[in-house]
Amino acid sequence: MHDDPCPGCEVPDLAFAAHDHAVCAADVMARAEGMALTSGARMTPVRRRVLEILLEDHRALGAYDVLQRLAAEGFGNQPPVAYRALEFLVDQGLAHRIQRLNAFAACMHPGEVHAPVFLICSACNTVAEAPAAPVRAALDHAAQELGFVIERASVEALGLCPACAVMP
Amino acid sequence: MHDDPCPGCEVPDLAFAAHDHAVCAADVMARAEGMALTSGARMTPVRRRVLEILLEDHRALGAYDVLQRLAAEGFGNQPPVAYRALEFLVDQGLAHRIQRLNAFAACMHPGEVHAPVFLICSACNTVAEAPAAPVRAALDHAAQELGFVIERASVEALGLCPACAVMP
DNA sequence: GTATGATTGTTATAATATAACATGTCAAGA
DNA sequence: TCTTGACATGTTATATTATAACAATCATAC
Repeated sequence: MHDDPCPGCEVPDLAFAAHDHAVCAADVMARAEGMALTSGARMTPVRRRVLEILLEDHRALGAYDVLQRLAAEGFGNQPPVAYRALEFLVDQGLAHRIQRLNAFAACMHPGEVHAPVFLICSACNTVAEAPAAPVRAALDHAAQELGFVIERASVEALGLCPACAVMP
Repeated sequence: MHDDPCPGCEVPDLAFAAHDHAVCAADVMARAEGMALTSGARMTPVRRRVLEILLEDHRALGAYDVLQRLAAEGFGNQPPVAYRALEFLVDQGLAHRIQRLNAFAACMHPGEVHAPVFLICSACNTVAEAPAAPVRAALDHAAQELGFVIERASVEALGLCPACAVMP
């Protein structure tokens, strides 16, 4: 998919593994800035800040959680402020919407074509983006059998991450 | 999975295919009543009526759509009336929640163990329950690689059904 | 430097969902 | 039969999530 290795690709279970998260977050951030330069999308202060907030850990945040943070930092404190920034990030492929949670998580594979599968730990709320090619292939195949053309798919699994599974 | 063939199994693309929907709906309804007898779950008038409403066609309805119908028929007209009946049906495996749509659809395979994949037509809003075993297998495999234990998964694809794909 | 479009801020409201409690129903055991 | 307890329904109120519409501001291209 890409030459430049990203944290998400080198360590598929990134969210569940011990790792230097500062590096992880900085790497994603740098990629995002790069993408913005390339595509002409404008990475404004609010948008940058929202991505930083999402990158604080491997969890999904609701729009109102993000809004609260923004408001505390002097940005606008009305819902559209958060929703618009989040929408921008999702459109740019820098964040994902987690349907099950009505929440948003930073994308760990920014700039890559990827059909994400989300693994959501119901104990610690960690959200991991798992390698999904085979899942997507199976899904495409199932759809094709019925003559259905997939535009967008969301695959989300709720369960226990390795850490929480051993000590629930 | 079961001996008694159900419409959903005989015709996997049921929702997209021309079929005698009255028979289809009646069959699901009969199964639901049977399940209720077996399990001791109480199929009360509101619950029965909600299932009937969901079975009117292969679409997902929002809780407030259902509520409006119920209210017009003399049932309570407050949100919990609809939400509770829908929750009951989901718990009994007689309906599914479609996360992407914040809506509910009747289950076309009541009483069967099945990990559903939903194909949602963005043009006509038809929702089909596709055969999903291979998708689920791929998903389980991906999760297992990361040591993640799946409790519940939702797989939803948005796109064009065969009819709408030819004439969009 | 100004026109233009994108971005942000704000007000207001829509749409979705649940908590909490009162009332009613029904069936099993005293 | 009575009563008791669990379940179901109805209602009030409110929480949570999301968007429409418009004004003000900012950045860039001309």
